[in-house]
Formats: sequence, C-alpha cells, structure tokens
Amino acid sequence: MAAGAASPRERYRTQVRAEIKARAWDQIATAGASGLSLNAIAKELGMSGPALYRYFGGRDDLITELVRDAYRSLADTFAAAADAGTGLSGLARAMRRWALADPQRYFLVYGTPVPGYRAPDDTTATAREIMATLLDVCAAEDTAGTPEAAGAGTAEAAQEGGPAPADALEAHLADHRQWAAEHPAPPHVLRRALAYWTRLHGVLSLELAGHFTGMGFDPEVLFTAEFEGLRGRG
Amino acid sequence: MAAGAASPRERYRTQVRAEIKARAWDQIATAGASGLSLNAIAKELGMSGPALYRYFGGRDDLITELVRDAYRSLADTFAAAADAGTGLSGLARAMRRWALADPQRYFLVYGTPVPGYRAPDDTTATAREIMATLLDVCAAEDTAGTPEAAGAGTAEAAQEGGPAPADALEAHLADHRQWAAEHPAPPHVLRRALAYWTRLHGVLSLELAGHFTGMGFDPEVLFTAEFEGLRGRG
DNA sequence: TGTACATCAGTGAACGCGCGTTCACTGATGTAC
DNA sequence: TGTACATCAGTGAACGCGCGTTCACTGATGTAC
Repeated sequence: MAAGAASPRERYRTQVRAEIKARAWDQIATAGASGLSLNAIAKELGMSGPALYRYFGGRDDLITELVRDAYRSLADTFAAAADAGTGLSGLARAMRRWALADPQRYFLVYGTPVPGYRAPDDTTATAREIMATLLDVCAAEDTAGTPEAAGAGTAEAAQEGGPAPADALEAHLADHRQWAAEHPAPPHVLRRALAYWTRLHGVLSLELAGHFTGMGFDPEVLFTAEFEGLRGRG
Repeated sequence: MAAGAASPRERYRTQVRAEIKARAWDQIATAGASGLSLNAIAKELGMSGPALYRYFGGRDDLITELVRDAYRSLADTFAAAADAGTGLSGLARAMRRWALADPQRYFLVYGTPVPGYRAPDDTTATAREIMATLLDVCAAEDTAGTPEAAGAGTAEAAQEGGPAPADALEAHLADHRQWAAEHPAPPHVLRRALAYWTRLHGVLSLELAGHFTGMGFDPEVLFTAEFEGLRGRG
C-alpha cells in the first residue's frame, strides 16, 4: 500500500538477485574473481545460463554490483565502529574482522587491479565516505588527548585555528585534500588518517595473502601492537 | 671448453626461454596474470602453440618461473640497496622503484592470491633472504643512532646483551622468529623490521592499485614522509 | 672429410572443454475490464 | 467471478571463441666413427 510496498514479483526478483550474488561470492571465495562464471552460478541455482540475463546485464555487471556491495559493506562496518566510540583501534579491529571474514571480498576492492576493468564511479563516493569516517575518529582522538588536561605544555597542542603544518607532507596535504574536501580536519589529522589507513592495509594485505604463514609469529599480536599501541607512536 | 661453456643449442634454448618469459611479462602487464595465454605468447613469437612445451611443462610451470624470477629480482634489488649504504630509506626507495617499474610484477608476488595456486617452495628461501637484508639494515641503523654519542641517556640504549623486550609484541617475536632464524637481531629490531615492511606494503599496494588517484595528493610526498622521516617516528 | 645416426625444435591436426552471449520460444503469473 | 491480454521468468539450441594439452610427424642440427 505504501509507495515502497513490493509486489510479489518484485520480491521474488530481489530474492533471486540476492541468491545469484550469494553464489557469486561463493565462487569468488573458491576460485577468485577471475574464476567467476555465470553458467556455473546458474547451474548451482538449478537454472539455465541465459536465465541470469533477466537479472544482470552480463558478467561485468554482476562483478560491478559485487564491488559496489563490498565497498558499501566496508563503509557500514566503519560507520558502526565509529559510532561504537572505540576510537581508532576500534576501527582497526573492525576492519580486520571485516577482511578476515571474507578475504576475497577485501581483495575484490583492494587487491590486484584487473588491467581492463574500471570500478563504477559511485564507489568513489563510498570510498570518500570511508575516509570521512576515519577522519572523524582521528580528529576526535586528536583533541581527546590534549585539551582539558590544560597546561600539559606540548608545543603542538590545539590552538583555535589549528596548528600550522609541521612538515612537507602536512603542507602538501593542506593544499591537496580533495579526498577530504568537506572535512574540517587540520593537516596533521589528515596526515594521521592517511598513515593509519596505509598501515592498516599493509598488515592486512600481507596477512590475507598468506605472507605471514610460515614466518612463525601470530599476525594478531603484530596487529594489536601496531594499532592499539600508544597514540603518539606514529 | 670450460665446464660451464654452453653449446649452441643450449644458448639458443635459453634465449628462446627468455623471449617466452619476456612476452609473458608483457601479457601480464596488459591483461593480468589470469590473462596469460600460452597460445597468444606463441603467436607473438611466430610459432605454434605446442612449440612452447619444448620449453615449459605448461602454463603453470611458466607462471611459477615468473614468480620465482620476481622474487629473485626483488631480493637482488634489496641487496644492492643495502650495499649502497643508504639505510632503511634507501631500501624503501629501491622497493618503490622496483614496484613502479612493473606493478604487475609486484602484484604477482604480493597481490591477490589465486585460491588454487601455491608458490614454489624455494620462494620461501628468497623471501627470507629479503627479510634478512631488511634486518641487516635495521640493525645497522639501530646501533648507528645511539652508541658513540655516548651519554645521550635514552633508557633503551644498547646494552651488550641487547635490551629486553619492551612490550607484548617484542616478547612474542623473541620466541617466534623462524623468519629470522639465523639472524642475531634483538626483538626490538625484529619489530622495527616488521613494521617497516608492512608499512611499505601498505603505501605501495594502495598506490599501485590506483587507490590514491583522484584523492588529490602526490603519493611520492606521502611515501617520502613515511619512510624518510625521523628514525624514531614509528 | 664423409657417412650414419641420434637429438631435438617446431608443425598441424585434433580433442574436449567451458565460456559469455543471442535468439526464438513456452508457460506461468499478474492486471484490466 | 470470469474472460482477454500483457508482462516477464525461464528454457534449449546455437554461435563463435580461445583455452591448455596430446600426438604423430617433419626437418634441421649436432655427434660419433
């Protein structure tokens, strides 16, 4: 009755779409994104290959949709972690959980790019949403450390205009911040966010690709030390 | 005449092998590793498909060989940078140059793992060689900073037995160091090497996959700040 | 220097496979009167 | 409540493609005597 009420056909349609995607994820987990096959998905669903063309324009459309969903999922995970108020280390833990839950989903977004393929344009917006969340948390953590314990006396404490750039990177970021266009974060927060982001990916991409197996140590211990240590560490 | 002298046939053979590999790299750069095709390589060399089986056991063998070469190439690059005496930041620059020279070569080693495929066993040795070089440079940088400027008075300065583990990660690494089995580096150096390694990969994997394009800043400035900054920074 | 033989690079045909995608069509489900 | 029509999910056959790989074979190159 309401405008959003779905007809039975629409409900069925979205359900089948969801099932197709679910099987697609299974396949990606099993054989990687390059091993995704429409015919194989159809067979698993008990239908013939061409039937899938009722639901997706083709193989590329399906992959595009999966990429979109993966981005969305990470953005939501990030937002939830930020809301939980567990700070940067909470973001880090959430991201690791998200990545370990389905490594191929991580790789679909952040892994080896397929030379021909280009991600859909709207993922840029989602990517910036993710960075905005990260910036929010960085900014909160930044001021949380210094202000009301007045007179602590660090030279870089918060002044109302925000501190001036402290080095070449911060100066550069102050002028090149399209990725944070709407965000009021000062340069040293931009820097902190970027560093945290890249370091997260460093540990995760190596761990997920299996480059720590056989080295002997527990990746989780490394992760904890890198992302839940003292705030000032990096 | 000498034992190592190659017969004309052997020379020809190694040359053709090299040409096959060269074309394979071209293909990987163009279409990614999953797009590598024996028949296409043969066609580019002006020969028929089955001819390649004189030189490689098959597609998988060829890829394995490329992976091996990529590892070897990085190990050599690292060793050369270490010998140059430019320290950790020299290693970082060398690695970035190596990666940018052929991103798909980087991804063949450190990119999305193909679920079925397993790297040849001897790459483990090369991987450890790379870590050993990194540890050497970390160790040198570590002592270089503190010793002869005696009385600098940092609590963590070098004592002859090496300092005790400073936190959970260092304690863990002290007991789980198969990756550095033969290396005398103390825990805090192991930690430093691991952190540097993961951070390198963080920036590089994001940069090479194109996740910085459109963000506005210059990846090189970020890289320089992360890896050529003050020694103590992270 | 010349002959007889072994080695080995490369060919061409063929096998079987799975892929994405198109097309004309059937049959069930929903809608309008 | 019943009939007439439109919508749309799904089928089955077919197209063309490129793939890795095998096999029996040709012909050139190298080796031994």
